[in-house]
Amino acid sequence: MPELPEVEITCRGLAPHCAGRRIVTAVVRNAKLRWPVPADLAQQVAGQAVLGLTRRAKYLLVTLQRGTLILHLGMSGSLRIMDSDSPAGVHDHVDLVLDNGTCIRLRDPRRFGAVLWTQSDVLRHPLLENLGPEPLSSEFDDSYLYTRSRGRNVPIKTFLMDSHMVVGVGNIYANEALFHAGIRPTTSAGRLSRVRYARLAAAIRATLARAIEAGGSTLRDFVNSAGEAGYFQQQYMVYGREGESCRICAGSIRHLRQGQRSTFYCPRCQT
DNA sequence: CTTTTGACCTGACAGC
DNA sequence: TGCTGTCAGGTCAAAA
Repeated sequence: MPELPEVEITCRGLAPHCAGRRIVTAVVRNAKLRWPVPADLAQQVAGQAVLGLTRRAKYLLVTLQRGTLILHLGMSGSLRIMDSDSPAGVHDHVDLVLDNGTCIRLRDPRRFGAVLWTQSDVLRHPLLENLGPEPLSSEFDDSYLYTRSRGRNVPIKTFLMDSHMVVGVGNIYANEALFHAGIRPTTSAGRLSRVRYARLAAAIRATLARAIEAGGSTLRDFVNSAGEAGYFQQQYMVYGREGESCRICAGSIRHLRQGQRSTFYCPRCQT
């Protein structure tokens, strides 16, 4: 489920449920996630007030009094507010139990997600310190992309999905943003002009912002509810539309594989 | 340094 | 029905 917009929506959805709360304990049913969940997680977090909930890239950061929880949803993770005594499903691996009888429950079938704990400056954590800028920040613009891409021969889509270049652009939004920018996903990143990067930066910002808005309206109860209904009903321009007709030129959408990820594009609109 | 490949996991689905 | 193969929203680590 999680590209940047969904992590952002999750963050916004959880925040009011955490505000002013204290963590009573942590329940770890399965510690085998992307990295092992710290064995002493419960002792580390017990009794601490939740001071804030923020997002950096696709990481959710739960600021406690004496450290920070780093949560990642991987490919299949979700976080929901539940009654702490409600029965856990097979893929409900971790609960952060709050002092009002609720918990934040991590469900993650594929277990590519993560729950980590640090007592140091979280932004200096090895997983976070070398990340690129947030795509919705002012730092992310044509000049940034143009400068960082010089000398790079990777396809622009691969370049965009590299979190050390810019965070939060997953496979769906890389495809969609390149369509909106009129750029062929296979183009070498180092050969794109500044003008084309200006169009691309704008397309990325607009695509992500629109998705967050859509998530905000269709997933308002995401954190509390049973599902993510509505999110996928949005109209993609290219993603998953192989062989269907382009919504702009009516040409046939093509599919190819870059790395091990699916790429979709319109050969007429994207040059 | 850059680029490519493999790895981690489960579930859904197509085709036989 | 049941098996096999493929694919899925991420991203690190190792190899080339």
